[in-house]
Amino acid sequence: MTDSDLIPAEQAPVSIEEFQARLVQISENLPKRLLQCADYIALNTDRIAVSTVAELSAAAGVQPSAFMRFCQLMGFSGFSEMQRMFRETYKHRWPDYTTRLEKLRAGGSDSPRALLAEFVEAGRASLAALASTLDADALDRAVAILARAEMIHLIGLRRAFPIASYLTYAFEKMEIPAMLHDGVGNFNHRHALRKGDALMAITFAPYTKDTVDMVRLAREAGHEVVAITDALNSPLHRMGAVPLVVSELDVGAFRTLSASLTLALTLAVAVGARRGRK
Amino acid sequence: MTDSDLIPAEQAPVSIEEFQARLVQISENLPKRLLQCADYIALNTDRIAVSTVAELSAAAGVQPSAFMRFCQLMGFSGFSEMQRMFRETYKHRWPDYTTRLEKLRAGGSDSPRALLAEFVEAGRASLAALASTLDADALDRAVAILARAEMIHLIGLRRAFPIASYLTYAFEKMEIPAMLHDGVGNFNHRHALRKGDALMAITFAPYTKDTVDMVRLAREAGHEVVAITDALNSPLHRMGAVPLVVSELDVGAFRTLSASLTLALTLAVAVGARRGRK
DNA sequence: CCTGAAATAGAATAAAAATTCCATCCGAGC
DNA sequence: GCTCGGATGGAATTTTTATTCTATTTCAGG
Repeated sequence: MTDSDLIPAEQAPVSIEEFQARLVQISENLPKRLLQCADYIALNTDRIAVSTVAELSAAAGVQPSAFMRFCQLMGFSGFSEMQRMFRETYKHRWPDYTTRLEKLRAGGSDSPRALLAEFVEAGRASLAALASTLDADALDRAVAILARAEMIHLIGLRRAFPIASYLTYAFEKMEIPAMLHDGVGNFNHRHALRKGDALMAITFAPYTKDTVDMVRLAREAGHEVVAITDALNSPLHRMGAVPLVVSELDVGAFRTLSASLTLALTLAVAVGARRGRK
Repeated sequence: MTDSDLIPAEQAPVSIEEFQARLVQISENLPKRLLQCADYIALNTDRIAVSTVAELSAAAGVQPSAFMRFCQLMGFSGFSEMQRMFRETYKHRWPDYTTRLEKLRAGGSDSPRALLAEFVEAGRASLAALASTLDADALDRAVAILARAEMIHLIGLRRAFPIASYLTYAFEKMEIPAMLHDGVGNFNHRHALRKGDALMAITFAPYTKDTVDMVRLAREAGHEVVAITDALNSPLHRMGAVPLVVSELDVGAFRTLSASLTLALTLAVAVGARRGRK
């Protein structure tokens, strides 16, 4: 016999799938305490990333040392190595944009095809994050505000302009009264806000001054404001706007706007549906 | 004076909502390094649960001690207490995103949340299709044309306008000469196309007449034209434009534009890279 | 009921992390 | 330009956590 059947010195799992396969494999023939570890982990895999050995072993009803032996049987050098795998997996769901940027620079990013792949991946990740993190309450409130507004005023400048203009298009198609404050001719239509009107503002860091000003004026005049923005501490929050936060991954200095645009369109269509139903 | 205005000794946030509120509140008046912490955390709240002080502070670009002071300003006794809050709430986020989407779809199809799930799914599918079906040759030719153009003229009306305007923004940021033909005032700038200029046109079915006309005129005058469009039989093909075909799934009467916008941005960045390298 | 091999508990130790402290820096107000 | 107070960086210290070691227990097979 070459290697032990029970404790093969293989390499550690590198993905959750491999981890689970290994767990099933070793569970077949395990002494009492180690089986307790395996059973607990099978049901609470998610706690690994955020717990200490002491916590997990106590929860599984074993001593820390037993838990360490379990980690080693799983193929890791110890608990820390096992935990690292889960923490890194967790990171992939909310990827760190600086890491990503470095990866882009390092990899052969100069072919347009590779660049496209990067942007597509960033867009897909952003969309996934949007679906799982958006505050449903805030979304409902935003829909309610815009659905009862006499007219919807829209502002979004520079990077946010495509979003504001697409919303304008969508509202027009649905025959909802809307007005885009696009700054053409540097006319300022702020006095166009009338009683019963609402403002929808879109702005990302660094927040464009004109947009922030417009929101302040609207709030001071007592109008309700819905904001699409990219961080919790954007200045619009302080002014009492209903905030819809969408964080978009960037690739290099640019963002695809996929998530922001999707959120905006959702809002528009939901508002259209709500108005139509009346 | 009773308490400092800046550092009120209140109690620590006990939920993510309170945490976010507190973050917004203290962000108003913060010295440089602490603001860096606040900004980083606002965009990366999720990493708190699985990172160490050293990791977070490095990512935020500050010293660990600065990060500690940030935690204390947030109302916690230190980082550990803050992290504990996130670790305890962590389990709610574990179900992965596909499961989550299915659940959302199941419950109430006309809630804004369900609508968002629909659009997100459509966007992700469109992006995947884009990455796998786009003609890499055509993309390369398009990049070459735009990279050698003296000036890039952009046209995209109605639904395509957000894309044209985002391209304009991107080119401006990269200091590439570009001109958006947006139809303001119904002026027609077709004579602005000069020798060595190229045209980038974006249009989807039903093809907007003004866009098609502009492409025809440009081709007749001998200019190279790149087109982003949605089908192989679009009128732009017959006129000898280099076609980039992107098909976007629609949800009801609307499309998210995620794929089109991603393609457009890829093109812009690739052109920027090509020009810079010269 | 011995015996020996495997398993285990708990204490001891090593490693890593959080937290504090203090010298230095910077910038507002004189 | 000077002074003062808050802000900062970095090292020192404390605390927590992971890991190892070893005496004791368990239990299968005789």
